[in-house]
Amino acid sequence: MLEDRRLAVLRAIVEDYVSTHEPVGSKALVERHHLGVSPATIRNDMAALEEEGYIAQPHTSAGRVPTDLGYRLFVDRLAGVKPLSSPERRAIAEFLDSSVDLDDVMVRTVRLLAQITRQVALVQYPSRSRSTVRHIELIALSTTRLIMVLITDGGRVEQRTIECANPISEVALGDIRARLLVAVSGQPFTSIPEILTSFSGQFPAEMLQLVTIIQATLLDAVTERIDERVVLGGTAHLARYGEAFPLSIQPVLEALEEQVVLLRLLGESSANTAVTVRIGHENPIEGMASTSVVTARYGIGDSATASLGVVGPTHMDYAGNIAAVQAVAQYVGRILDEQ
Amino acid sequence: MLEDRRLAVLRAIVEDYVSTHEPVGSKALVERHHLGVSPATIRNDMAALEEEGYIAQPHTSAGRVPTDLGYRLFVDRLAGVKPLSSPERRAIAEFLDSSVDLDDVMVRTVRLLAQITRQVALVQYPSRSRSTVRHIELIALSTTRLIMVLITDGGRVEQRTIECANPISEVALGDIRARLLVAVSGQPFTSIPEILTSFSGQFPAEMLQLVTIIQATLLDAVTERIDERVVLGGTAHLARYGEAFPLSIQPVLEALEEQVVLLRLLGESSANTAVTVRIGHENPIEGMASTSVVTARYGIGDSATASLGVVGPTHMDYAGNIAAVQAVAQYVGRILDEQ
DNA sequence: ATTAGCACTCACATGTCCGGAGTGCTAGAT
DNA sequence: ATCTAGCACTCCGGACATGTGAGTGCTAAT
Repeated sequence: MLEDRRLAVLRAIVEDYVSTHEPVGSKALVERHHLGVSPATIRNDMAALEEEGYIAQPHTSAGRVPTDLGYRLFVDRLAGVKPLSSPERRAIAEFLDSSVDLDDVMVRTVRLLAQITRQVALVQYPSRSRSTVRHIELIALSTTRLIMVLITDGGRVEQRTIECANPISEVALGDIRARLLVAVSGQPFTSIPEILTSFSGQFPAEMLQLVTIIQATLLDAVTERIDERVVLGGTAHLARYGEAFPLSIQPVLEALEEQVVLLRLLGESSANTAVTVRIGHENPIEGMASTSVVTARYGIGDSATASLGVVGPTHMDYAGNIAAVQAVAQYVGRILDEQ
Repeated sequence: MLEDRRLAVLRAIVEDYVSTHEPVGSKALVERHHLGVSPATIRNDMAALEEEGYIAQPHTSAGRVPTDLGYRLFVDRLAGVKPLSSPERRAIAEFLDSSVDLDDVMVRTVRLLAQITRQVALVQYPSRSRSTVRHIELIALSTTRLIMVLITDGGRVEQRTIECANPISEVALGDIRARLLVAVSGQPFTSIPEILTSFSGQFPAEMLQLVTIIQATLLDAVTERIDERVVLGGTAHLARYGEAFPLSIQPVLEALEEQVVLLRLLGESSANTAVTVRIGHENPIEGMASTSVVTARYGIGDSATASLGVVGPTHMDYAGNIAAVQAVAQYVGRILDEQ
C-alpha cells in the first residue's frame, strides 16, 4: 500500500508535468489529485522516488520532474491506453479508405498520425518479401537504352532503366523478354535469384552481354529493400516546444532528414504486435536524447512487415500516443490487406 | 554621386546586417567599409534612406535594418552574382551525374541545393507535357482488378490500378490492350485525349463498360500534372534562426508541409530563364512574410518546364543564393537533357 | 555639401531586493 | 510505525534602480 501510493505519486507527477511542462511540487500535487494525505507525506515519497532515480529536481527547491527512468516505469506499469473516441476511429477509417495506391496510403497515414497525435510521424514502407511476379516487360527506349518494368501481384510496379554499351537488337530483346516472362511469371521474389542462376545458359554467346545485364538488373530489383523507405510528416509540431525542450530542435530536425536514422528509430522495435516505446536516452540516435519514440508494427495479413510511429519530446502524452499509433497500425494493416 | 553614395550605404547596411543579424549604426559602417566620409554624413544619408522607406530602426536610437523594400533595391541594383568556386561547380556536376532516375535526380538536387545554400530547398518535378507514349500494358491482377502501366519515351513509368464491377474477361482485356497499343503508341500525351474520343466506338456493347473505365483511367494518367509534385529538403536550416526571426518558424514549417503552398512559392516565378527573388511580404503565403524565396526555372532542352529554389529569412545572402540556384538549375537541366 | 560637436534617447546589462514556491528536517500526533 | 504540522532554509524569478554605450538628430562651423 505504501508502494501503491508512491506509484500513484509518480503517476500524478508525470501527468501534471506532461500537461503543464513545469516542475511539480508537493502542494500542487495534493490539490490537483485527491490523494488523501498531506503535502509533507508526499514529500517523503518524493524523496524516496528521487533516491530511486525516478524523478529529479532541476535545481534545489524546485518541483520535481520525471526522469527517463520515471517515464519508463510510468509507461510500463501505469499508463492506461486511452481508447480513441469513436468519431476518431471513424475518421481514421474514412481517411484511409479513400486512398488509391500504396504511395497514397503511406502519405495519408503519415498525415493522419501527425494530425491526431500532434507529433512528428514516421511510416515505413511495407516489405514486399512475399510479393510474386505478375508480369515483366522489357522495352527499348533508344538504341542503347531499355527499360525494365516489373509488376507484382499486389499491383506494385518496379522500374529500372538499363544502359547498354552496344546497340540492342529488337529481336534479341523480344526473345529474352519472352523467355524471362515464362521463367519468372508467377514466381515469388524470393525464388527469383535461384531461377536466374540457370537462366543465361539457354542463350547464344552474342546475346550474353545483354542477357547478363538484364539479369543483374532484375536481381537487383527483386532484392532491393523497398522497406528502407520512410515517410515523414508533421515536423511543424516540433516547433511547438520552442522553449520547452531547449534549443535542441535543430539536431532533431537534422536527424530526421536522414533516412538511415529514421530506419533506426523505427527498425529495432519489437517483433511482436505490441507498441514499443523508447524513452529519451534509450533510443540510439545521438541528439535525440530528449525525445521519445512510440512505434508499432503493422502487417499485411498476419505477417508483420513494417513499422510506423511518432517522435516527440519525452514529456509526451504516452497514453494517447500509444493508443493512436496502435489504432492507426491496425487500420493500415487492414487497408493494405484489402488491396 | 550623392545618389551613388546613398546606394553604397544601403549596400553596406544590407551586407553588414546579413552577416551579423544586428542593427547596424553609422559608426560601425564607416569603420567596416572604407567610405571616405564621416559618420555624421552617413547619418544624413541614412535619414534619407529611411525617409524613402529602404531602411528602418527597430526602436529609436538603435541602428538601422533594411526593409523589404531595401532588400528589393539591393537585389535589383546592387547584388552582384557571386560566381561559384570551381570546386563547387565540380561537386555539383559529380553529385548530379551519378543519379540513376528522375526521382533520384530530384532528391539529389534538393539535397545539394539545401547543402550549398544552407537554406530550405524546393524542387518541382519537371512537367512532361512533351512526353510521348512508348508502351502501354494492361494486366489483370484478380478477377475484378487490373493494372495499367504506361511507359514514356523518357523512360518514365505511370501506373494505375483499376477496380471493375464485373469480372474481367482475359480475352477482352487482351483485345483492348492490343488495339490501345496501336492507337496510342508513339503518340504525344497531348494528343491522347483526342485519340480516345473515337476509340470506344470499335468495341461491342458488352465490352463497353471495361473499355470506358480503362479509357478514363488513361485519360487521367496523361492529363495528370506530375509537375504538381515538389520535393523539400533542408528544413533543419530553419532552426538556425532560432531567435533571429522570432517565433515564426512554426508557421513556416506548417506552410512548407502543404504541397499547394510549395507550388505557389515556386509557381509564379517569371517565365524566362533568369532568377526570381520574392522578398518578405512580396510572396503570397500568409505566415511567410519574413521569408524570401529565390527561384529559377530549369528546362529540359530549350523549353522551360519547372522551378526550383530556396526559402530563407529575408536577411539571407542573396548574391550567394542567387548564384547557387542559378547554377543548380543549369546543371539539372543539362542532366535531364542527357537522359 | 560635409563635418564636428553635443545633447538626448533608449535598450541592455548589472546589481539589489524581495516574495513565493518548494524543500528537508524534527518533533509531536495518531 | 506512520503520518502530519511547523519551521528554517534555498533559490528562482520578477520588480526596480542604475549606469553604460551605441546610436541618433540637430546645429553651427568649415
